Amino acid sequence: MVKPIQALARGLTVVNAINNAAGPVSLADLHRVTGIDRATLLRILTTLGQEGWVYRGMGDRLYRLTYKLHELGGQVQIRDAMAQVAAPVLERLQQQLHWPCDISVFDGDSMAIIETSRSRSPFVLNREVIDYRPSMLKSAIGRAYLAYCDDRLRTTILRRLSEQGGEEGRLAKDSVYIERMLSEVRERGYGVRDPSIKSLPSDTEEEFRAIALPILVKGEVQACLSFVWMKSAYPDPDIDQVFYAKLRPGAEELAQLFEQHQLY
Amino acid sequence: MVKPIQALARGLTVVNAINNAAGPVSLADLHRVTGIDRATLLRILTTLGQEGWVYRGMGDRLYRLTYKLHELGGQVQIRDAMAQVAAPVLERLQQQLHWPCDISVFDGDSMAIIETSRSRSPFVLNREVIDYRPSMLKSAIGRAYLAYCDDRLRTTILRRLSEQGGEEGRLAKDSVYIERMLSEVRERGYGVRDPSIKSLPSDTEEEFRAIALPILVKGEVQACLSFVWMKSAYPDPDIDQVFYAKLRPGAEELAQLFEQHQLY
DNA sequence: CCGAGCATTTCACTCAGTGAAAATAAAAAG
DNA sequence: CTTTTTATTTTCACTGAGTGAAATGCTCGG
Repeated sequence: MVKPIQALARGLTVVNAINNAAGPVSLADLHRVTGIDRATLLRILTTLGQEGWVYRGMGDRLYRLTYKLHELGGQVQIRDAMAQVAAPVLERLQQQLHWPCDISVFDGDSMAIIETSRSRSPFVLNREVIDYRPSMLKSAIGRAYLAYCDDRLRTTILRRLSEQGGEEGRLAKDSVYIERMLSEVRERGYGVRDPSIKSLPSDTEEEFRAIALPILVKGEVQACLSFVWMKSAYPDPDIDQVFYAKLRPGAEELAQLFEQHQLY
Repeated sequence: MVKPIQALARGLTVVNAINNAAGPVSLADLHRVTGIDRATLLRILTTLGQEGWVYRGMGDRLYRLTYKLHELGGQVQIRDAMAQVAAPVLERLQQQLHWPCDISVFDGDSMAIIETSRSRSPFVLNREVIDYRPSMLKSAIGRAYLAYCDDRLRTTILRRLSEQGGEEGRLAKDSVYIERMLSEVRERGYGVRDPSIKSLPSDTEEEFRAIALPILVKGEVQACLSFVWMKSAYPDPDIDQVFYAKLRPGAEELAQLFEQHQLY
């Protein structure tokens, strides 16, 4: 196990303390709050100052966080934040269900998988899942997204798909196919992968099934929670119902978390 | 002199490195960029992880900054940021002119002094200047702000002032007085303190004079740069012209800095 | 002028941070 | 599938860096 660095941890504690305080703080304030010796505090603050993290007002000589932190936080992508918030939930679901789950968002013209519990799964399927873009019309996540997204957005997506050739383009124009597929998803509450495709490049030997649930924040799909398993492991043809029942609370929890953190 | 803490500085360097990188980074990436030993890096990353500063994607096992930094940066006030950015300029002006300067912003109904070089001045006037609210109509900074602010805002401010009693209320209703005062400020390019008032509580023994320049970012006053001196030290009655000439580049530099950092 | 509270400096001790190297794990090549 | 290469993690011994007690210096209020 890796032993953490106390000196660093203390420094971060001080940054937090300054941040949590109502306003600018004095050294004595920080001493009271953190319990760290004044001499040590002074050295920590000097270091933070040199690195441009805290700043000392000339007038009152009190410590404040610098504008640098604005710039730091600004770089963090909403997508990263979603992945971070979702990770513990994914892990829990994975432990319950023994198969990996993914979180994906719509990005431009297709779904992007932003986080997965696959690396912790005893069944390693594919390590490069992240950023793999599955079919919008046949994958479970694509279907789930389309079924719950805004009408205007769906129209736009389908138009773009139909402009590009191939089977994807052909299906996008087939309004009967689309409508039936969408209403099936809405009726069930989750998207199911078209059995004819193998959503991941590695799905060569075994047959996999997948379902995906929309994560609805304030009535809008912000992401999809998907789940994959090996068909041969379960004889029951209605096994997806069982998985759905267990995944649904997870999807709702994720929706709440996203709402809390304003990730939409 | 205080010896900075290396262990902390390195940790902060790592945070910067992760932030500056294009995307998520591996341990090896960080080793290349920072030159810190892999073992040490691992411990730093573990510490940062425990404190909730960096996060490791489950899928790709790469390091990213957490959403926490968003929250940290969010707390930093624009006002603090202005004070920080302005401080070095104030200090330089102070060294050139040997009298203190202040930066103030309009806040609600009056001007708030947010930073001052007074503590470094050989002439200590008053240590509690910060947050002292001088008269809007007679102080140099109040006048400078009124003269350059948006017409609608000026009307609102004057209306509010006239609603409150006292001399301030009486003057606010005196449109002849107001108009003459404002056009004088605009003609000169700076506000001058009404000699009848003592803008700071401590101005009891000596007579002080003060001038204030608007800091115009994209045509709008975002703050005022003010300058105070003891009248008795300079026999020349036109000394304010001299000071103005030296302060003006400072005000323009501040305007540029504020624009760069988007502090408006 | 003195005393209380706060900031800063000094200093000795020891333990925590460090980097070389080895072991393990994961990819890539053959 | 096996070998080679590359990346990650663990181990460990050394010492210099971080630590807190105490002393000093500074600022303000009475």
